[in-house]
Amino acid sequence: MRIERARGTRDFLPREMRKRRIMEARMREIAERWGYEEISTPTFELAELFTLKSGDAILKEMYEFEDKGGRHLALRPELTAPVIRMYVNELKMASKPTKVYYIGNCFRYEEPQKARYREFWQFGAEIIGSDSPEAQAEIIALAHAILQSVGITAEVHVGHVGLLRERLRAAKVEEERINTVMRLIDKGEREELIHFMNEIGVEHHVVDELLRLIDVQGEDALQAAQADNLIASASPAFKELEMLLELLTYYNVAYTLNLGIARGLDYYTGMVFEIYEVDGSLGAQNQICGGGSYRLAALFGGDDVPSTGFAFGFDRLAEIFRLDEHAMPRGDVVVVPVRERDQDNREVVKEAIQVASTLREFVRTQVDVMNRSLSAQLSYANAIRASFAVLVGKNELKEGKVTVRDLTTGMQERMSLEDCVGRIRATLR
RNA sequence: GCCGGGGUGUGGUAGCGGCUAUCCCUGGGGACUGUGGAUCCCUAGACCUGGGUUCAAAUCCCAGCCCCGGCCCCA
Repeated sequence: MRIERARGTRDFLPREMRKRRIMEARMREIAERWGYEEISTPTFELAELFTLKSGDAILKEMYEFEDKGGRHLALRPELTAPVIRMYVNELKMASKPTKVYYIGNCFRYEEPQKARYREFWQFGAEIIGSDSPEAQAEIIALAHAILQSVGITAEVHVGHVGLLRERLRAAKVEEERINTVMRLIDKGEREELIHFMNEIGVEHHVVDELLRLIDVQGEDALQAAQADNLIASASPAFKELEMLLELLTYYNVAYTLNLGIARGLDYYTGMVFEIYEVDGSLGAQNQICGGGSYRLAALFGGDDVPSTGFAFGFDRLAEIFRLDEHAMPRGDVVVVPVRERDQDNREVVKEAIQVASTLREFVRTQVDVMNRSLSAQLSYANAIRASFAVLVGKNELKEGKVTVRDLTTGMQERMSLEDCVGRIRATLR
């Protein structure tokens, strides 16, 4: 009976895995160079960690279960909450800012479709301890640099929920209702938004201003909006955003100001940003990164530390990323024991294993495990695009040498093992 | 949860009521008892699952599962 893969999960074949590892290495490298350190949290957590943050409604989209001890657990649907939980539990005393990055698999019970799976990977980074414009700019710039490292061009959209919340507060809208408004903005439900605000008695000119505010987009839009009296110049959120945008130019990050980004979650407090893939290869799922400034730690019993961070949808990046396989050099060496038919080949096999061990100290090396003929072994070496075949047979044993065959040129030569090592080293360098 | 399009060897496919299910690629072996890529031969390997219609189903019908895409959602 054939067992199918669970719905929404994927197998990664060697080729795909190689690609993902290369991407991962490049992304890690950038994060490390920016002074971020890797952390890792458990694959499952107490379900409460996630419901606390986003309400019971998310239970239906989580893989949740009870363990044998009666604990209510869930496979993590995202990584920000666990990271902040870890900070509150173990890292409180670390010097600020605490800069971390992570990559891990997450699980959501949703309908699979293009670039959307039930098990997926996120790569993220957080600055815990700051939500200053400097921290915000750094986080956006880091995300930008990471994208560059994997050769992906995308659009960075920067918004600021503080600005919108401020405007609503000034109009005496209750906090709870502000959250609802933010969610509607995030969804882009313009009609409903207007309807809702009218219903709760928001004055018409405020509704109008807010609508114009969320339409603010583009380079000089912030100044224009201010000149238009949509934003009070004394507004702290405005000052913060202005500063952030200036810092982004120092980082040479091209961005689009988009105050319509609201990131429906209640805990975002200031800057929010999203990055979209632009050439449409991801279909409906073109958002590849999201982040912003938030306050979560207090929710998990820690101090009210401000944080700024982002998370990439790693699989979506992998979908876009094209690895040039031809640019990858041949590399392997295949050691070929030349067995004689109907004879004791132990000495030959022994020598082949020892030669392989020597070569493995510096190059990827394989030895036949199929008891194949010389011809079949060379055929295999060719199939895996190996660079060299090192032949070991009774003739070589007699002379204390090996035969090195360059599979690219077809030239071969008998030489000592030391010379063989030297030759392969020189060629593969 | 909803809507549409699909599931034939490892991958890609042909067949769309009737012969032993086609071809390419792939895996293993051989022609070639110490030399790869070419050629040829042998061999392995498939009609998603279950029901129905029919003398006869890969083919038509229904349901489920899975895949692809979209809606919703995306904490």
